[in-house]
Amino acid sequence: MPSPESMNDEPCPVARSVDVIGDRWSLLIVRNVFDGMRRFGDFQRSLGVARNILSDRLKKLVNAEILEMRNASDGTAYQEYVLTAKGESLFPVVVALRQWGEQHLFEAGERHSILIDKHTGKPVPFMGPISEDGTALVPAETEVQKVK
Amino acid sequence: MPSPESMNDEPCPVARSVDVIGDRWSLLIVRNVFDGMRRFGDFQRSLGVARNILSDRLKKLVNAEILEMRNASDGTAYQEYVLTAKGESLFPVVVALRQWGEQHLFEAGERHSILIDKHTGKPVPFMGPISEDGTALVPAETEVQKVK
DNA sequence: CAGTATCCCTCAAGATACTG
DNA sequence: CAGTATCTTGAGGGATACTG
Repeated sequence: MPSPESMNDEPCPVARSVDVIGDRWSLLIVRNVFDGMRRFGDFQRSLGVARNILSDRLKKLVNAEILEMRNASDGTAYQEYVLTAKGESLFPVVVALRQWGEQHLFEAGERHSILIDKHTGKPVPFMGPISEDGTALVPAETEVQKVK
Repeated sequence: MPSPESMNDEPCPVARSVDVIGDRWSLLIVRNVFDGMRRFGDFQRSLGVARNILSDRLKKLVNAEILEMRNASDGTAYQEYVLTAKGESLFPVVVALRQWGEQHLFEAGERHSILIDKHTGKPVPFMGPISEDGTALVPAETEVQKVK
């Protein structure tokens, strides 16, 4: 791209959105947060992304006010990432992409799951989606049915 | 990316979708086709993208069966690009991105339009969305209202 | 554990000239 | 007009070592 902020003056909403979340990793991080994932190491293992890239994307997502950091809910002194209201409103985007992919990018009967540990190759145990304020989110699968 | 096809074996539908249309230009091309744009030169002027990149993206979109080529509807001997059924089913994705962008990426009262000629800076005259089989598509703006 | 700091390399993207 | 061919650049991304 010519300049880092090149799309920010684009008059098209789609173009601006693509500029913010239209890279290889951002939306996948957001998707994982929707599925209850909150910590750096979990993102890293699940996505198989390099640590520096992950660090950079998380910063950009926080900067774009899609994610925000807060103290970990368990005892540890570490931080965790949660969706802001702006981030949660990306839900329809993720659902639309998921639906399109399911319908057009999979063979009949092919298995599709979401959270896989890139090292062990095993599914990551489901953590249960939790919203920023602690209330439960509707699981993605359920929402897919509803939208359809 | 490690290999060109790296995401094709991803078990997550969102990941595969992002791999197909998650670059800077593909979705913007598709958006323009939804708005009735069909020709190479129009894409080029509207998006300001380099010709070789545009050529490459159009090929990939045709290859992914999102667009297909057909003889131009006017007298000319040239081709034009139209959406396949698979391509048209990307509509919810484009709408979701547009809505999110409108709500979160624009100042109050800021003007947002879609088709701008990157050289003249003037809006491209609206061409009227036409589907693959010649029937009219619901304009994006209308759909936004309905979905909301 | 959650990052930061380096180094390196590939590829996406732009510019431009050329062709049918 | 609708591309193709060629060259160059810089950002995106990976690997790895290091730090609080």
